[in-house]
Amino acid sequence: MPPRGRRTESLSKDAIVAAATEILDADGEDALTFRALAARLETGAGAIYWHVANKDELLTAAAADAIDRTLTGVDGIADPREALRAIALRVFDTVDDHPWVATHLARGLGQPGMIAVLDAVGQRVEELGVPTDRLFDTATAVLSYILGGAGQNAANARRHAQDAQAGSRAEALGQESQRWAGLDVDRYPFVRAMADSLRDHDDREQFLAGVELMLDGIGAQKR
Amino acid sequence: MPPRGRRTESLSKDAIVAAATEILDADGEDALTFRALAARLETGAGAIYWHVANKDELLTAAAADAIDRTLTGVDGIADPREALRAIALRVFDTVDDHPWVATHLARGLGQPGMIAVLDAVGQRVEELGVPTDRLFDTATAVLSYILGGAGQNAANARRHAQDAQAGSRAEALGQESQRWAGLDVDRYPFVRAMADSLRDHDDREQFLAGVELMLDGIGAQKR
DNA sequence: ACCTGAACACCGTTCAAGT
DNA sequence: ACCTGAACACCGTTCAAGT
Repeated sequence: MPPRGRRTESLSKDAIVAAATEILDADGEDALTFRALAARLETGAGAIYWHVANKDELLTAAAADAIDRTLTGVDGIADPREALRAIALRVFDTVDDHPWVATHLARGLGQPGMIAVLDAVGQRVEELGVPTDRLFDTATAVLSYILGGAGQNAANARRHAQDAQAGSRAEALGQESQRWAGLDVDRYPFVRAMADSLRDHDDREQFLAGVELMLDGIGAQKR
Repeated sequence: MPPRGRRTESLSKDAIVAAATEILDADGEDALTFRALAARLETGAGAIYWHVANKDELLTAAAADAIDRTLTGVDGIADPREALRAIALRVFDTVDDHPWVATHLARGLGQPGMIAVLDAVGQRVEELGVPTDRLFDTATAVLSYILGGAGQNAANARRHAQDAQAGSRAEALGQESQRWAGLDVDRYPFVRAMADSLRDHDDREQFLAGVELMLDGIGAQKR
């Protein structure tokens, strides 16, 4: 056993980001503090600042890693429609598994790694035959939907996890469905009518239905 | 002049939320602290806790008010397509004017006020003739796009405002455009090719183009 | 019932001091 | 060059004490 004092293994930005990701995945965004991170890395809180400028850089780097991992493999899919579905689902699942990533997806193209997502989406949109002068608008619209849909799902999942203290996710959904069914029919006729749909829906399928809607829109605009 | 001591006008949740909104609009999300809020209200920090449970409730209430204001007037538009464009633009402009609202839009249907947005969107989607079994998926997809697009725009605006320290928004956009033009053509061919489009694009028009894409998708799915 | 303001338990960040 | 850990300037929140 080494004597108390200097660390034996040296710190690195990669090791710090990896440890931060573990904390974020295990205990959520609030649990990531420099003190907790330092404890896990068996170092002092100030040591981390030698490798990362501040907490924002740390979170940005952790999210960028997660986003980079998201896209691996999708370039092997030949059909552009299939590829777009796959890209969308990858982002969706990444956010579902790591809700803390959603915060950084909301930063849009300012978030490192997001350029790669836009490029992947844009290439497939181009392959679908969208005219050059509509490529940018179309690709960013698809990206906006993907990020919005993934973010909404993560928010709903977080909320249902909170609501259902001891119960299951299905129970929380059932409770919200009942709340919808009890809404004023004059003020919220649509949402009220959707109470059953809410109870029975599947988040992934619903998200994919939106992707399909955009693909159909792209197809319609070609005519 | 009243003697130093007890406040003359009594506090209320509404007054607190209004003051919080002023701080948020004037100086951003980080500027809202209970101490700053108490100073503006000429009271003690602890007094606020008599009226709101905590900071989250305060921010949620402020965002809910902003969202409620967003929808006033859109129910007077008869044509469902026009109404959907108007709803989308209202949300977009609200987030553009009050970037701090974006954080709470990301909470989705858990955010008070959001049910009203979903209902407004859903009613118009229904009027477009979408079949009953696709109403829920379609309405939530449109909502996801609206929230995603508005959020992305707010993030980009925030970033460009930061980047362009003394310069204009157009300068910041030009700089980012040059960065895109300098990207590796093998790794990011699409984004690189979009450099000019980025420089010349208009955020609102781009957002609306996405709304149109969804409307066209809805039209295509009816067949 | 409502407000005051000091106190508490935390945080991100800095920095003199070490090796 | 890299790390330590105490210190600083803040926060959100609580609560005994006032009116």
